[in-house]
Amino acid sequence: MIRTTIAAKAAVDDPLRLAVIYRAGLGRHWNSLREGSIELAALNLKASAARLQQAVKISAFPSEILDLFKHTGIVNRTARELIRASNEQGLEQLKIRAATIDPAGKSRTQLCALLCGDEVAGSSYRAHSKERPLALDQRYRDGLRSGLWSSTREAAQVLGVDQARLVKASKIAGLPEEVKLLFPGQALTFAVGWQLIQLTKLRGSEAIRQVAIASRSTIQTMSQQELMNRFVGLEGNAVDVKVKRGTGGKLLLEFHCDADDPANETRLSMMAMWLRDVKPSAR
DNA sequence: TGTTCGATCCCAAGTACGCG
DNA sequence: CGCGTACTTGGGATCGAACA
Repeated sequence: MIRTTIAAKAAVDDPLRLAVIYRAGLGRHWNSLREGSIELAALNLKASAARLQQAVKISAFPSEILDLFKHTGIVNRTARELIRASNEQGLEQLKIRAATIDPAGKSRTQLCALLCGDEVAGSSYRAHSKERPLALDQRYRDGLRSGLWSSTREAAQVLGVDQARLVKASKIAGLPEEVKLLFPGQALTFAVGWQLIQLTKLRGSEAIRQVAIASRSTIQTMSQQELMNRFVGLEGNAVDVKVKRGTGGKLLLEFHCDADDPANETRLSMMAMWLRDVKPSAR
C-alpha cells in the first residue's frame, strides 16, 4: 500500500515547493537528482529524478512568467510545457509574451498555452477549473457582500460555473472548522467534501467534529484514505470483510460485524454508499 | 547522471436530466 | 427550485524508453 500523507502529496504536486525541498537537502542529504529522489521517497515524497529536475528548472524561471500563475498555481504538466517552450523558442520569447498577458479569469492551461504561443481554443474551450470548494464559496460570498449578485443563480451566470456546483461548495464550506482544518491547502476537494457531507447526515455533525478533533495529533502520518476511514468509524477492526464466489458466477461481498454496536449500521450504510459510487474502469 | 517526451491510466469537473 | 446521479471528457500523474 502506498502511504502518501496529505501534506506530502501537496508538496510533490507543486513543482515550486518540490524545488525548495530539493535545494534544502542538496549537499547535505543528497548530491544528485537521483539520490534526492531516493531519499525523498523514504519521507513519503514520491518524486522521480525527472520530476525533481523539472521542478528545479521551472523554479529558476523569471518572476515575470511565474507571477502569472500566482493564483492558479503550477503543476507538473505546466512545468513540462513551459520548459519545452523555453527550450524550443527561448526564455526571452516567453518573457515577451508574459508581458502582454493579463492573467485575470484565465485557467492554468490557458495561461500556459498563451505563454507557449499555442492556439487557445475559443468558444469550444471547456473551463476545467481545479478551484476547490472553499475557494469557490469564498468568491461567491465576496460577490454577495459587494452586491455583484444576490443569488447562486446570478453568481453561476457571472462566474461561469454550474449553479449546482456553487450550492455544493457552500455546503462543503459549512462543514465544522475542525474538519476543514484536517485538509490543508488544496486537499479538500469536491469529492472528499461531498463524502463528508453525506457522512455528516449519517453520523451527525457533532460526531464528525469529535473525530476531527481526535485526529488532529496524528494527521501528519495519515493518508487521506485512513483519515476518511476514521470519519466512517473504521480505525479499528470494526468489520471483517470477505469476498466469495456465489452461484451463477457472481461474486459476493460479506461483512461480518457486531450487531450490538449501533455504530455498525452507520458504517455499513456508509460503505454501501461508497460502493455504489465505485465505477468499473472503461479501460 | 541528466534530460526529454510519448503512452497510458486515473481523477475530477462539466453536463444533462430526473425527482420531490 | 434545490438536490442527486449517471455519464462524458479534459487535464494531470506516472512510467519507462531513448538519448545526450
